[in-house]
Amino acid sequence: MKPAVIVAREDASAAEPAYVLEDQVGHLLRRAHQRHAAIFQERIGDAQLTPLQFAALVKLDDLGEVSQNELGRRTAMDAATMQGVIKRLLARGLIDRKPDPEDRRRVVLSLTADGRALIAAVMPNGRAITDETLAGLSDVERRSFLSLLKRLA
Amino acid sequence: MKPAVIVAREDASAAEPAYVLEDQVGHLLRRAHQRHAAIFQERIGDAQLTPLQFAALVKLDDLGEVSQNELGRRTAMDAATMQGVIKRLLARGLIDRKPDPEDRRRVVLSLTADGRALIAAVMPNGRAITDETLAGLSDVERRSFLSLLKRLA
DNA sequence: CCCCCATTGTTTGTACACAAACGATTTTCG
DNA sequence: CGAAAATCGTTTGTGTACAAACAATGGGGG
Repeated sequence: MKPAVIVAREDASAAEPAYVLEDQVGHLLRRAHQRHAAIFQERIGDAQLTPLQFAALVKLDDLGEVSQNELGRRTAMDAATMQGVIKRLLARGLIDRKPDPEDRRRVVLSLTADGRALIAAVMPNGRAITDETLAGLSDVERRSFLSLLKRLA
Repeated sequence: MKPAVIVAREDASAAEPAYVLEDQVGHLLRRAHQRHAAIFQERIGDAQLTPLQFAALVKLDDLGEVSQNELGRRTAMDAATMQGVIKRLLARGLIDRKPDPEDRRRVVLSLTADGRALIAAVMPNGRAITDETLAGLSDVERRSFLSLLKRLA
């Protein structure tokens, strides 16, 4: 036992409590996100598909046709980040691109048949990933956590 | 009003509930992490200092001297990622590097005087960042959220 | 003692993530 | 109407993030 050391670490008389990296929201958010990304990669069932590409496909499936910037806003992606994501989805033939006749600045994106087939095939895996990420929490805890997390995001 | 559409979206008789991107843990974790990163950049008080660099300095301040891999484990950073972080901290003269005489594979890292001064100066900002990230949650909610988040990470 | 295996640090390649600056268009408002 | 402002998509540069392969060193078992 080392009471002196233990007391020193969180001394109630100290002006400020210790800054413990492991207790900071930012660090914990980063680690939780890392873990989720690892689970995603392992379980999504398509080695090339990343979380952002999956998110773009899901939203495109919801919305049908959207412009690139609009899709970026719906999936919380930067316009510059979107460039790379779109480029890779195009290269795999999962999405289509055509100019918007009504606004010549815009490009309209949509799923190809392959894109629709892929998203239908991996959607169940997406649910499983969410589930495994939350494994260790009870149903009540999950709801509580998600509700709080949503208020932070 | 479009009741048919609303019902279709979350039809109780459907085999599976809709996969709503905005409700998925992964997406929410990513967005919360993004928001935290933005707050960090705005408030840390040193335009060049990133969250990972800050974390490395904090841990180095805690531990005194550590090897590069060890520091990576303590801050949840990949060995390859560590390369870049260490390189930039060295370039700014915030840390020192020397070979470990007892194990010639290893490199021992430690803070320089500048590094110690910087970490002391920005530590209060680190606390403020944690606080602002959690703004919107009550004290009870914060404790609950952090405890659940820790179990996911 | 020596070979196998683990660990340490490095490099390369791919994929986010965002700031900043850009040209082309569209919208807004004076 | 016409100039200023906003939006759209793109490029460049910096910084995570990790897999995979690598050389060098260290440790342990046969």
